[in-house]
Amino acid sequence: MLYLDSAHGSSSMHSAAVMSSAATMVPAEGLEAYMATGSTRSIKAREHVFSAGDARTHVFRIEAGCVCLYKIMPDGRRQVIDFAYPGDYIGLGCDTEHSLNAQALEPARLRCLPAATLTRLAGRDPALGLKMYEALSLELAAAQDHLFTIGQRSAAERVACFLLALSRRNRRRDKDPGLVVLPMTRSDIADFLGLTIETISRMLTKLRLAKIIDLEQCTLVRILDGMALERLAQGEAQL
Amino acid sequence: MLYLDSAHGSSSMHSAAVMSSAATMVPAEGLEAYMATGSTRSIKAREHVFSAGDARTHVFRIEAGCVCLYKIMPDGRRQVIDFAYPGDYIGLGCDTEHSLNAQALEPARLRCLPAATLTRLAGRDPALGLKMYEALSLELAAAQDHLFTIGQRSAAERVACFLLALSRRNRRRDKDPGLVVLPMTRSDIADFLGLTIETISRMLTKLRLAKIIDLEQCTLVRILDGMALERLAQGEAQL
DNA sequence: CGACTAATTGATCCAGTTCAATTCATGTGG
DNA sequence: CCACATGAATTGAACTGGATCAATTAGTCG
Repeated sequence: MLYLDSAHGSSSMHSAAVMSSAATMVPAEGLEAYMATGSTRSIKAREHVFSAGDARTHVFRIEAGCVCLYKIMPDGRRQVIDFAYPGDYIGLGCDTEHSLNAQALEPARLRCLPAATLTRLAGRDPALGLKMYEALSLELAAAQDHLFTIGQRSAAERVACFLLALSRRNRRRDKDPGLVVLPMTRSDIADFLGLTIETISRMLTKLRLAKIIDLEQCTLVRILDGMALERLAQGEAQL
Repeated sequence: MLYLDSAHGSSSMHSAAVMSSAATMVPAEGLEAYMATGSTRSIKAREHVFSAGDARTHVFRIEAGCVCLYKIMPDGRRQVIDFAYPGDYIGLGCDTEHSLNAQALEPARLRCLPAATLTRLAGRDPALGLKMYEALSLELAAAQDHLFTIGQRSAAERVACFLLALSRRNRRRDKDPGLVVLPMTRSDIADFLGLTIETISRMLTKLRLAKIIDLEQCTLVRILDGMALERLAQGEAQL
C-alpha cells in the first residue's frame, strides 16, 4: 500500500493530507507472528491473487513484488484502489467475499493465512484483534486521503502526490527517497489517479522540463527538487 | 454514513459497486451496549463535533441529526468524505488525532464514549474488538466505492449514485425509499461528489426533465423511476 | 533483427467549470 | 401579516483542463 500522506510531518489542523493508501502497511507485530505460521504462494506477473466476488478464504502478506488492487465495471472502467508492497497486508475485511481484484504487477511471493484461522485467533487474543483494527484504520485513512486527491486535485497535483507517496514509502523503508521505481504501467497509474495514460505522460514530461524530476527510464524517476514537488502537490505552485 | 453500494444485490464477480460510505453503520451489538453507558451531547446546526488535528478523545454515535465528515486544504478546497446518520459511528480509528472534520448539518444529538475506555474494553473483550474491526471494514468498503465513483463516473452517474445511496439507506431503515430528504446543501453534495454546485443543480434538473425524479422542494427528492436511476448509475444509460 | 506492446507527443473536442444574473426560500422586523 | 433582506438554488453563456483520436517513437522479448 502507498502512503500518500501529509506532506511536511506537522500538518495544520484543518488541512487535508496529500494522500495515503489502501493495502495495509503492517503495524502489527501480533499479526506478523501469526502470519509466520502461514504457507507461501508464488505468483507470476499479471496473475491474479484473488478477484472481486471470490470467497475471502485467506489474508495475504506481500513478501516480494507489487500487487495492484482494483475495481472494474462491466464496461471496462477501472479504478485502482491501491498498490500493495512487501510488508503490506491484502484481503483484510469482514465480508465473506473479496470486494477488490488483486493482480501482481511483477512476479510476487505471498504469505497466506486462512481467514477463518485469523478470526478464530482474534476471538481469543484481544491484542490481535486490535492489531487488525489498527491495520484497517491505516487503510481507511489512506483511502480517505486518496479520495481527497481524486476529488479535488488537478492532474499535475495528483501526479506530484503520487510520486511523493512513493518517495516517502522509500524513506520509511530506508531506501533512497530520491529514486522512485515504478513497477506499474502508465495505465495503472492513470486508473489509480482517475486520469488517462496520455495525461500521466504529459504531466511527467512537464515535471521533467521544469527540472523537478528526471526520467532515467520510463519506470525510473529521479526526484531532483522534492520541495518543488511538495509545493505542487499542496497546490502552492503550478507547472 | 451512506451506503452507495452495489446496485442490484447480486453484482457480477468483476463489477464494481455503485458506491458505499465512510462513517460506520453499526453492525456492532457489543459496541452499542458499551455506547449506552456514555453521555449525550447536543450540537447546533453547523457546529463542529470535532476538527482535524483535535485529540481523538471520544468516539461518537449519532442519535439524531446528520453529520458531515470532510477534509479541507488551506486554499479552501474541500472533500466531503461521508455523511453520518443516526446509528452511525464517527471518530473511530487508531490515530491519536482526528484526521477529519465533523460538522452537524442540522441540530444533532450524539452519544459519546471516551476513546481510551473503548480501547481498554476492547483489550479485555475480543468480541468488542472484532465489532470495531467490522465497523471499520464497512467504512473502508464505503470509501473504496466512493473512490470508484469519483475517479471513474460522469457527473450524471455520480448524482444518480448519490440519490440511490440515500434511497437504499431509507429502505434499510424501513423508511420510504421513494422519497429522499437532503439535509445537506448543494455545496455539501458537490464537495462529496467532486463536482460544483452548478453541476449538481443541472444534473438534478436533467433528472427532473427526464421524469426520473421530482423535486418537491429543493431538499426533497421523489424518485419516480428507480430502475432508470440505477441504469444511469451503472453507466447502462445516459441522460 | 523483427514483432509486439508501452510510452510519448500532437491536434482537436467536450464535459464540467467559471463567471454572471436571476429566481427561490427563509427568516426578521416594522 | 407583509416587505424586505439574506443566503441557497437555478439557469445561461463562455471558457478550459483533461479526454479523445491519431501518429510516432521507444522498449522488450523471441
